Amino acid sequence: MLGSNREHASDPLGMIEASLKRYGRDQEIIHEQEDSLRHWLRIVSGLTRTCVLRSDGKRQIIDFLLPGDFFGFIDNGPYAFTVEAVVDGTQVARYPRERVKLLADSDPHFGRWIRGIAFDGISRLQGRMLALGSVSSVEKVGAFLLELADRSPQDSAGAVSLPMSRYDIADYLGISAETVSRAVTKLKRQGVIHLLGTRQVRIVNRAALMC
Amino acid sequence: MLGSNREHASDPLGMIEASLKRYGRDQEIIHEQEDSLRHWLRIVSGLTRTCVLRSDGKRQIIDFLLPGDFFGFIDNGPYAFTVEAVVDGTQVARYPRERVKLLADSDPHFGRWIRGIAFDGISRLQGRMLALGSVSSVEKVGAFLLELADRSPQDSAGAVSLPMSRYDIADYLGISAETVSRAVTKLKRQGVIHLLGTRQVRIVNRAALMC
DNA sequence: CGTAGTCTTGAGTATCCTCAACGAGGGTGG
DNA sequence: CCACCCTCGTTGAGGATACTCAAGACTACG
Repeated sequence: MLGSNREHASDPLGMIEASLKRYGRDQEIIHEQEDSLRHWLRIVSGLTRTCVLRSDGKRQIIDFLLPGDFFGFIDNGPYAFTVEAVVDGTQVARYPRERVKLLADSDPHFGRWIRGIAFDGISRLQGRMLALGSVSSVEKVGAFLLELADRSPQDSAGAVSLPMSRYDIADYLGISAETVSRAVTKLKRQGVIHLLGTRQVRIVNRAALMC
Repeated sequence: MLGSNREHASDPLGMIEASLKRYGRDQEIIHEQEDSLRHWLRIVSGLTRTCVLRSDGKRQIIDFLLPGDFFGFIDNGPYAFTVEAVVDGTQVARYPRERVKLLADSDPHFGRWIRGIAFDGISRLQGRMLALGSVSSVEKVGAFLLELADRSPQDSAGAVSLPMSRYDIADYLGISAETVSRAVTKLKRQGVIHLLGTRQVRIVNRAALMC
């Protein structure tokens, strides 16, 4: 359902015919299971979020997918989810699921590549587990900023962009949007981070976020 | 780092020579990275917990491993962890990591089996993500009981055993042990669960826990 | 320039954590 | 065999943290 290929220089998926599609802000890429069974997804540009709607009406964001990340490992989870574009012009490549599966089974090199992606995904999920296990909301927001910084390309000034809203971050961390805002303000006042705008942040004291 | 093989009837690992070892309660099976790099682990009987010690001294339990579960996918995470036996007489099989890797690369059938385990692990981690994303502590404890019930063998009376202490559950869910206790009491009073003892629970109203 | 969405901040309330006490087993040693 | 101790589980009281509701500030965009 997730993973990164940034460490894997070559692109074995080039052997499989893909369709590239462009999505607008908040547009649904996958709804329920109707599509997930038929395709693997790879984010080409932009940002997507994977959401689950709880029975109490609250939205939970399972994951953000950055360029290079994959979606579609899982055959069929017990929960109904959607994948949506967060920013305008998000581009997604779709690979026929059956072709991926067949190639993984027949080509050892490709199979190993898939395993690498799956292991990366597990590693990243466990990192998130630690972030969510933090008690304080400031720690959660700090861990989120660190994770995003490590996954995003930094610009020359060392700034990281936050393409998602405070509400998205809140649903990702399981806290309220107001608490996210207060945590960011607190980190700024402590000098741990520096805000270049509401959606642009520079991490000043990395060690302070590593708690 | 985790996964289940209950859906995979055959045992491809039988092709690899393993060493079986027995551990006492709270005994360390893996400490830091000194051992994790050299072996894959498979829980044969009993229960283990995977812990991370935070810099603030708090212990975070990343995962509980039940019989049939695996450990050792990840080459080297950024965090120092330990794997410990939760109950006396926990049995663990150790497989040389290099042998597993070589067999996965050379044997397509075995490689596919490994992928299945990894995908199962991702699926389970995402389920936990939802549980941890719950706002209320009662929901978290309820989700934990459901997860445990689905992973554990039930006895004839439909009861599930809780081999771990309230403190373990607390560190797993990121809440305090007292809050775990209060949540269990509340669920009991609401008639959602039935306690046959402090370490034995029967789920009466499954739907009520599915929130 | 107005409007809608986003972000921040404030006030009051609910939830959870911390500290503490107490009871129930289980094991050990006298 | 029993007193003792130790851990675990539960419950209570007070304080800290986060949520909810609300209002105001900022931004993007038509």
